[in-house]
Parts: sequence; structure tokens; C-alpha cells
Amino acid sequence: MTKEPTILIVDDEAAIRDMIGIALDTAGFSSQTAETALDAHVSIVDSRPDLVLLDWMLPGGSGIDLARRLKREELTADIPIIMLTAKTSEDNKVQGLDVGVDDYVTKPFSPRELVARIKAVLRRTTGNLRDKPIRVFDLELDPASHRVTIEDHAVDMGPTEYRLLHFFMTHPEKVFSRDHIQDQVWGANVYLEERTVDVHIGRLRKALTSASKTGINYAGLIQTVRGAGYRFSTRPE
Amino acid sequence: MTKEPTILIVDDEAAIRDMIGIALDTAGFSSQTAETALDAHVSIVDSRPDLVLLDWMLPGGSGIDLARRLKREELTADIPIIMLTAKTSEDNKVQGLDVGVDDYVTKPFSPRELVARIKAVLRRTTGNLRDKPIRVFDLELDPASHRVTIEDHAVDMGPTEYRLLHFFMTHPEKVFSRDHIQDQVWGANVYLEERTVDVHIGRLRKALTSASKTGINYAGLIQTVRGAGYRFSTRPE
DNA sequence: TCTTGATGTCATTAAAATGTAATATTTCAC
DNA sequence: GTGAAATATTACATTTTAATGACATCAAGA
Repeated sequence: MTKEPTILIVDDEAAIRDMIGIALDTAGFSSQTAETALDAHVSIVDSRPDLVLLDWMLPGGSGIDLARRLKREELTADIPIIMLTAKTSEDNKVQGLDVGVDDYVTKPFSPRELVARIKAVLRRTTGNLRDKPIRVFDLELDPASHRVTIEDHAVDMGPTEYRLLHFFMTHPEKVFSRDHIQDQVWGANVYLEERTVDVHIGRLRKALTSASKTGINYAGLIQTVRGAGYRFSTRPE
Repeated sequence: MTKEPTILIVDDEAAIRDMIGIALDTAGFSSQTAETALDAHVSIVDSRPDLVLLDWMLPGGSGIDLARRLKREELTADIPIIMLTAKTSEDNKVQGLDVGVDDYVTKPFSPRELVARIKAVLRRTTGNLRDKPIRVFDLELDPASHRVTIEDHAVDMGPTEYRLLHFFMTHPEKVFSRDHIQDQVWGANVYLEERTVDVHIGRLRKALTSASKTGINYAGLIQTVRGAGYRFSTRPE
């Protein structure tokens, strides 16, 4: 998880918003809230959440209208929507799916069910198109199999080093400050000692070094830029 | 056939559902019904019918949407769909085929014709792809006989472990999160403890281990990817 | 009804990963 | 060269994660 997905909660009842917000936080999501359809729309256009939880019954323009609108506009059409509804009547369900809503959760629901549904929808929408392997010389990182190889031999490293390497390989030839690396690899709202990044860089370099049988120095791809941060580069320093 | 195929009938008119249901029963099929696109989707994800009979004209016109959605998602993409339609215009047929629907039946139809088409589609789809044995070294899983063998000796395992292994063998060299595995093996909208997957992985590994007489470690094919999930791979870790 | 096997959950154990602080080393300005 | 600043490395306590065994429950079959 390079970055936790952001979920926008749209509901006019504060109690519901809070409850869901807490559940999402616990599950490792980042959440925003909106009280009205208008606020929600602004917020969606503005910050493009990864998923919208939308209450069916909103004051001043129902949730269904917002859903229809979001799905109609190209800019927002690909943002998945899960509808929250107290109604169970068939009418609503049919209408909702018709609009292109991705799933339905009927109140009352358990936080656990909600989280499971959100994950399922996110997997369906974003997870499907998995990234292609990235290769630099004989160093290959394959996101699909979650594997790093050097000259076709597996490289052993921890999850954090994997994310770190993934970030570097997808952003080559650019310097990043330790702060920036923290944001990208650990996620925002995580506070760490600055030096912690150094330690993980060290671990990653070590893993790369000890995996190479030919003596090619793959650790050298991760370059220290004194006073600035680190850089992944195929060009020697 | 080990078990009569289950057909899901999706139509908003009770009369049609009943009529088709009776016809299918007579022909030796087992049938379920759904009235709306949403119900149908839930039912499909949940119980994975062998074929779906889908009315074109569902309220809200969502029949075609449902078909498109089912064919788009991996979990349901291989379930054959036969469209029921009162319209005969070429437009619809072209649209439907485009979506990936397997056949068309135009209302009014005779039960006999319907059954014939269903059988034809089932022959086409189940016979070929799904039933081919999958083999990795001396580990073989044969969907037709629902049997797993190692070096030609039967491997004893529970139904869940069988499905798990089947899923892994049909999706090699890819990591799957526990959540994802739950979706695929247990079905969506089933909510289990995350660790339950671990337990079944353990059982499957044990079954594979104790079945091997040669000392080849077949359990090693199921690899733990720390922080990510599990992976079925022929390459050593 | 009784038995058996399968299933899901939990507690325990084992192993790996993580973050931090302390220490060592390198780099660069002077 | 020397010293200050920056980075690298090491060691370690803590936390996280996975494996395993035990157990209660449930469903199917005898």
C-alpha cells in the first residue's frame, strides 16, 4: 500500500458520518466527509477520492441525483460509488444500479461488512489492471507476483524495502527528500524519525548487493544526494 | 454430470420465471430466480450458478448492464449468459453479442427450444476450458473428477482446500491478499476472520506434504508473501 | 440418534519486520 | 589536514505478522 485510499462519506447525519469514519480509519483508509450533495460534489471534483459512500436520502437534492450526475460526467465517472440506504424496496435498488452505482449497503450495516464491500469494490475497480514488471538491467520488480529478481534470482527483502524499491523504480532519475519518501512509502499522517528512511535505504541496498552474483553493483542504482535526499538512477554518479 | 447444473432465471415477471422454472426442472436442471439486476448479481456472486438466463427488459433496462458487468469481472466472467428478449431487432443482438453474451433466445420461445439452447451452451463452455486437468510437476488437479493427485496417488483434502488449490493453480505466479482469496474461494459477501485463510492454507500445505512420497515439497508451491498475501509459484522463494 | 468430517475462530508460539538510538564513516568547506 | 555536518551502519527492544494446535459448532450420512 503506497498510500491509503481516500473515502468520501456523504451523509447528513453526523452520527453516521462519525461511525463510518472511525470504522474506515481502523481499516486503514483515509476519510473525508460531506453533509450535502453540493458539498460532496465540490469535494469530489476537488480532491478526487478513491471511492464515495453516498447516502440515499440527502436533503436538498437526493443522493441518487448526485450519483447519476457523477456517473454522467466523464471526469468523475470512474470513481466508484457505494450507496447507503435504509430502504430495501426493489425500486430503489433497480434505480441505483441503473445509474451505475457499484454496490449497495443497506442500513443498518456492520462496519465490518461495509469495509469488506469497500475493499471488494476497490479491488474490482483499481486492482484489476495490475502493473507490468519494471526492469532495469537485470533487476526486475514484478508487482503482479510481488517479486524482485536479479538475474532471475529472487531478492529477499522486507515489505517496506519492497515498497521503497517500487517507488524508486517507478520514479527514476529524480531526487526525493526523506520527507517526500516518507509520504509516498509510509503514507501521509505517519510520523517517523527522519533517519529511519536512511536505515531502510541501507537495508534495501544490502538486499540488492547480496543478491547479485555477477558483481554488478545494483545498490549503486540508489544514489545518495547529499543535502537533498535519494535518487534512483541508471546513470553512474 | 456429477450434479445437475444450476440455472439462474432473471426476469421481473413472475409468470415467466415460473414457466421457465418448471421447464428446467423437467429437463433435470436445478433453478434459482431473481427479480432484479441487483438480486441477480448478489445471487451470482454468492452461489455461482452454471448459467444465467437474463431478461433483456428488466425495469430500468439494466439487463444488458448486468451482463456487461458480469463479463467484465473475473470472478463471474466465465459464467455463460443467455439473453431472453422480446425484441428481434438486429440492434439488440449486436449489442448483446458485443457484451459477450453466449446466446440469445427470442420471446416467445418454446420450453423445448430453451432447454436445447441451454444444453448447447453448457456443452460448449463447461466441456472445454473448465475441465482440463492442471498439472504442476507431479501435482495434478482434475476438475472433471474433482480429484487431486501427487505422483498418481490421491491427495486427501476438504472441499475448501480443493477450491483454494484450484484457484491457486488457475492463477499461478500472482500474489493475492487474504481478502482477495476470500472473495474468490468463499465468494463475495461472505465475511470471515482474515486469519481463517491462513488456517486453510495450512491445511492445504499439510495435505500436500503428507501426500508426497518422494520428498518433493509440494507445499512449497504455496508461498507466503509477508505483508501481501499468498502466491502459487513454481519458482523457489 | 450417533458419528464423522469439515469449518471457522481463537490462543499460543514462532519468526520476521520495524523504528530508534548509538556509533562509525564519509564528505565537504575551510 | 581538520572539524563539522551529513550519511551509513549496527544493535536492540518492540511491534507486527504468520503458523500451528485446540476446540466448538454444524451438516451430512450411517
